[in-house]
Amino acid sequence: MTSIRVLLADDQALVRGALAALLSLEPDLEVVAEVGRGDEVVEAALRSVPDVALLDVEMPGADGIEATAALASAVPDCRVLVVTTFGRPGYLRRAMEAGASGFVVKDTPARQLAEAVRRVHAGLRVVDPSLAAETLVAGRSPLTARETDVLRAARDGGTVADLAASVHLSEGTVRNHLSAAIGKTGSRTRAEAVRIAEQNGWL
Amino acid sequence: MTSIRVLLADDQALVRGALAALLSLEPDLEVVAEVGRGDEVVEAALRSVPDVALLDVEMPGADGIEATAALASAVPDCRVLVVTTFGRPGYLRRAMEAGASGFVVKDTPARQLAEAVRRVHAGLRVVDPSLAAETLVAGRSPLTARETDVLRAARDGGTVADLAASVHLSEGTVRNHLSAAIGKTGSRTRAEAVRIAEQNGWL
DNA sequence: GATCATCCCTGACATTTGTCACGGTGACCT
DNA sequence: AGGTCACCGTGACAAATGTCAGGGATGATC
Repeated sequence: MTSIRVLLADDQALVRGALAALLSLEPDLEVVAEVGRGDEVVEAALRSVPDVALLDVEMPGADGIEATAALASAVPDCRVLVVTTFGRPGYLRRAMEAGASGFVVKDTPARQLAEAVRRVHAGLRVVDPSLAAETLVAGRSPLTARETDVLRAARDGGTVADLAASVHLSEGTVRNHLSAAIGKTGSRTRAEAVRIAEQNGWL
Repeated sequence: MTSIRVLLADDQALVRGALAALLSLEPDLEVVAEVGRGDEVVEAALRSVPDVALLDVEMPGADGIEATAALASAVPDCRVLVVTTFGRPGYLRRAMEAGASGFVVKDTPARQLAEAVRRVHAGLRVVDPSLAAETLVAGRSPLTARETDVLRAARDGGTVADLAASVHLSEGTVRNHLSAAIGKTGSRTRAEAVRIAEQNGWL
């Protein structure tokens, strides 16, 4: 029996190498490529032809979701298993919509990772059950495109004038969008709205 | 020659297990304990008598800095190597002041981790050179104790009234501390001050 | 004992922020 | 064609925020 070829993508070199060591302990798994940026995933996949890609969500270049979408269209035979630090509902939803076969949080026991890779390779879906439930109740983002833009720009904590400049809108409009976002997130402050939206993976 | 006994502390089970796998590849290293919380470190160290403790900074219960201090007084023979996702100047400074022998960022190549453990065990200090330089220019936190408290409480984005309640201060005092923090961080907004202070590891 | 820094508080002020009501545009669907 | 929805803007208002100038209290340092 031929072994399962795995591509590893994580921006933290130490974690990446450690995961490689972990998976290499399994006789039926073989790590054939490692990258540290989201925009290097497709290129590496074309070169090494992996069966399964293990993608982190937080990465420079392109995040794991974008990489998933790119990979699904460029190398459709390669299944995607997304691994992430943060179990945010929006991440799970967007990852699955982008074509991922599995979604694993970094809290899960190390023993289960290899098994998750095998399941994904076998065509099954692997999803953390509690996170799946959370995703269902959280629903998809209630924010409109512009509200998301404005809230994203508000993450680094500038004034309304700063936001207006960076999004090319009037100050009044920016405040309207912020007000709407505050209402939809059930918060009382711009900063709180940012925090909630971020926790849900809406940004 | 007897092998180096290593204790592993990281809240993410997957990363913890992966690091264990990575270190276990080295014939002269032996992982003798794994914990997922900062407040379990000392207990585990007393039981397993490690030579080197690998501590993550971000952990529930007690963070890696607090765990370092506790370990240094409870098990002084055990050297501490701090590993962290974020290379924040304040983290490095506080870790060293708490008695750590080394400080490694998770960006470093996996190959170097085992070598870092060996160096620390040999009594040497291991510090990322670029981060060390950054720490020198950043200096220690300019914030007073109360300013730090208030700014920490402001992280989740509540109103001044919320902060005043959570820190047991008058609203006016809270605003004064925030104003001082804004001035010292060279920012224009409370949220921006929080962001800057957080990036420098001052919270 | 004087000096200094920090702390806590007050009160007042200008600015910013969040809210609301409103009008107008374009896209999409029925 | 009409209805709905997101979008952009205006103007105006109350509330929250950031700033400043004070005063009193504490503890460390010289």
